[in-house]
Amino acid sequence: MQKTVSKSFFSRPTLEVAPELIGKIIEYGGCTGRIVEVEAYTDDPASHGYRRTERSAIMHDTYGHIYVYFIYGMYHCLNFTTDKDQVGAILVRAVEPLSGLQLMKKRRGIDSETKLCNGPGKLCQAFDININVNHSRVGEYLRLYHGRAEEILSSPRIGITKATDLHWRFFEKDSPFVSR
DNA sequence: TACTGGATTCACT
DNA sequence: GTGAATCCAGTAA
Repeated sequence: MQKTVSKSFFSRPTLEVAPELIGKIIEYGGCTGRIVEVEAYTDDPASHGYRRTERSAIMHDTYGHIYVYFIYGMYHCLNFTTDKDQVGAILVRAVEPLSGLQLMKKRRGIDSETKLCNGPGKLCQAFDININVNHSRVGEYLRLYHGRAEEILSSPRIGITKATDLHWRFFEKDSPFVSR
């Protein structure tokens, strides 16, 4: 595999880190996958970090850590905390499966490779990511590698859309593995 | 202590 | 396009 992503990678401003996460390789639960879509949350009303609570404190206090929360009574969402000076986190919205496909298919109960991880809840189900990894450091249980990020960044392959007034989605253009 | 609604997904129309 | 599934953090009282 490639070089491990260091903690200092996440120390920078959230909007700077987010597009660079595209192309990084996640390894967890016996599976690997390439990040193809993320959503950047900073100090805006749509973010958990807008108000400091027991749950969102990790967004204020850490960077390079994992923030997992449970939503709609059925799904988990995977975030990386960012920015040593500000509130911030980046939601991983979609991943391109690379290895452990059979395991993912079994966990998801489907056979389509493009639909395996094309949504925040779906990828957590495929990788078996749950509240147990919440608060752990990146690299502790869930590993992150640089993969081919540089090649992607140097090409016009990253799309940006405004999710709300104050946070953005970054995705790999033309990837069949992005959400929706 | 009780209530409300969500950074979602899927089946169904 | 609409609605159900299903839990718990956050908030109000």
